[in-house]
Amino acid sequence: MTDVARLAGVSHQTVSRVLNGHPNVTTQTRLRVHAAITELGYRPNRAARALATGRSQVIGVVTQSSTLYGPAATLTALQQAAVAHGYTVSVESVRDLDKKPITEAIGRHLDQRVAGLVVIAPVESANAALDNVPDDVPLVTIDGDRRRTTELVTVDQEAGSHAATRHLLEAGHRTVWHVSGPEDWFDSRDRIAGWRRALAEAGVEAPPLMPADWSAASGYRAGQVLARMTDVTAVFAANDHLALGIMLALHERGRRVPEDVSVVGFDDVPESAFYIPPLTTVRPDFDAAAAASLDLLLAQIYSEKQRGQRRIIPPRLVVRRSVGPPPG
Amino acid sequence: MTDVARLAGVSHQTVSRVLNGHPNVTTQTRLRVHAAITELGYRPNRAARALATGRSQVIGVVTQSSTLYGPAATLTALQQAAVAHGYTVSVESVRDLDKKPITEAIGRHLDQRVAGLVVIAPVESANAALDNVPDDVPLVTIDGDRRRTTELVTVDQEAGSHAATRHLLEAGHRTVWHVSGPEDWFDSRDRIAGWRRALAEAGVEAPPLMPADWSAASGYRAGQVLARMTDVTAVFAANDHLALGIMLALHERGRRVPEDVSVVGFDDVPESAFYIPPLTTVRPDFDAAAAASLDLLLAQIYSEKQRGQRRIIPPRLVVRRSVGPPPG
DNA sequence: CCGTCGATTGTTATCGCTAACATGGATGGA
DNA sequence: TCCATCCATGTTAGCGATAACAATCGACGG
Repeated sequence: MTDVARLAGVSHQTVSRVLNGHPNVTTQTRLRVHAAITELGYRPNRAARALATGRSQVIGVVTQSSTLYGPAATLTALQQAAVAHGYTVSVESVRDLDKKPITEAIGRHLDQRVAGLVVIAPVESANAALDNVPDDVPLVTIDGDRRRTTELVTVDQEAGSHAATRHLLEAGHRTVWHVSGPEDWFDSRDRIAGWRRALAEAGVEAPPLMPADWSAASGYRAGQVLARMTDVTAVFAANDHLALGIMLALHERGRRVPEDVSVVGFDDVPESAFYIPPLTTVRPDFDAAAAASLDLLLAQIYSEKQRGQRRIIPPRLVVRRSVGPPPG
Repeated sequence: MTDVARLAGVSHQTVSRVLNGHPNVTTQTRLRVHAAITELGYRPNRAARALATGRSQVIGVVTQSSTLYGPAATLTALQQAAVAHGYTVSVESVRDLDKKPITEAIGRHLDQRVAGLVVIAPVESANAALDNVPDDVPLVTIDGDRRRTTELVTVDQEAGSHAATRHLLEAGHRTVWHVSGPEDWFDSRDRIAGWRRALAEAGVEAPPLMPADWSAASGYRAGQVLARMTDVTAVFAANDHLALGIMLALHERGRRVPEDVSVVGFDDVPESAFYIPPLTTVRPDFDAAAAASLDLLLAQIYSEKQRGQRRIIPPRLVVRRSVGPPPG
């Protein structure tokens, strides 16, 4: 930086001003400084800036280290959005969504003086860790606890789930079974709620819930049970991978989809269009969620403080071939 | 830090020494400093440390922002491994693997004074960007160009592909068709090479190559062609998603898997065990690859300079139900 | 024609840490 | 007993940027 200043014939402070777009700099000097910068190939040292300002141009993200499609898709979308705003993303992924590891991950971010935090906190315990974040650190949670007052972004699980269930009912099915995600996930609860509401609106009683985790394996197990019950004609799975497992179990028992049983998923993973049969599902807009998160975060960073804002992203039903009228 | 020093009754430099595990500190003072640290809840400022040492405790990773399973799995594995060694991971993901965006991503990492770089560079153009990395920055590439002299980690694509093809031949098939990944990917080329070698060893001529990208959609298109040719009895797909698309196309044409056509994939994505039918595939060990990468990187960081090292991770064939004897 | 003000630029201190050198006391061999 | 040596610790000087304040200059109103 000193070199740049010397070459441009100004003080290092003026260089700093140019770099940060301060108003009171002559166009002429600005140009000279820029010329010097390109000539020397100068790049500012972010560590020094972070030290001087007490804040880096890094956004810290905490997420679960899994190959779950939702979090992974959100993460890459976030990264894209951040770069577009001149920020860099640092990721801390935790194996378990318990309070302790998340607190530690947040701590590591704080040590780096991140400009803001995005925490993907889809279960209660993850949210508990948020209490330790100092008030002056911008924070957005994705899929977090709606009862909290932190800025929150989430897909409208309830609406998506309602649409999926209604789609099955409208196809003529008397009722719809639901294979749900783990009960400590907010997503699961909301999807259950949407399913229940759709059934209630249609005046039918909800069949017993089939709890599972998000994996195809657990879907398969649930599917084995469902396949045995010949009065089951419609199943709404809490995500596409569950639906995949369910469809395999049904197939193995000789129950055809959609002729005998209709199935709907959630997430619209890219492969679901090529399942056998191609899966009707609900597509959350992860890009929109990421963009909204960054919006809320940047608003806080630039200190337009409005706490408790939330953005709910509406999902969309994608109709494919796994739904048909009930048999008979 | 000054506060800690005061409370412990020592100089700030001694605190620094304790923090960095320097040898010449009395156990007694060390304990007093640690006590002061816990009492004050002190956490060192990483930005300051990075400024003073010229190097941060951050490992920069460059990868493609996609939901491709391989890179995503590698990334989370890397993150885990890094944390275990006291490092943090900063991710720059690029939409395209062209030289320019990757160069920029590397530049952003360099601005942050990362301790080392891991670049997932599965195509030629990505490798070209590596020339701009200064010599004193530790660098490891994953799936990179084998002709380069940088430290390199990769899964043994060729061996995996050879095993897959051989598995099909041993089941009795006269020949094996291959639906490959994009031709500019090293992975694709190696997988093609392994397939060719297995066929050559069996003394059969290789059928024409069916090129595709990595998506299920392109697999489906290739599958539509294959399904039309009744003499095709065995297909090796360059990844599981391609295999999924192929199997859907075969199914739609009434060709059963594995009775009429046998199919093998590559990657062992978690869902492949629940495809219809469950897919025989090759499982690369992403955790091992990540661990190896970090090993090589840390070796460079601690300046045991050995350039040009490479680690080739052997994959494993996972046998499921998508392979059977040829019909008739 | 002078004082005041705003625009532009320079000077100095500081962020929190580590590196390099300085210091002072205990140790041990001659 | 004395001096060289080593160990434990303290002191000082940066790392490369920004912040706060100071200085210079021209313009403008009275």
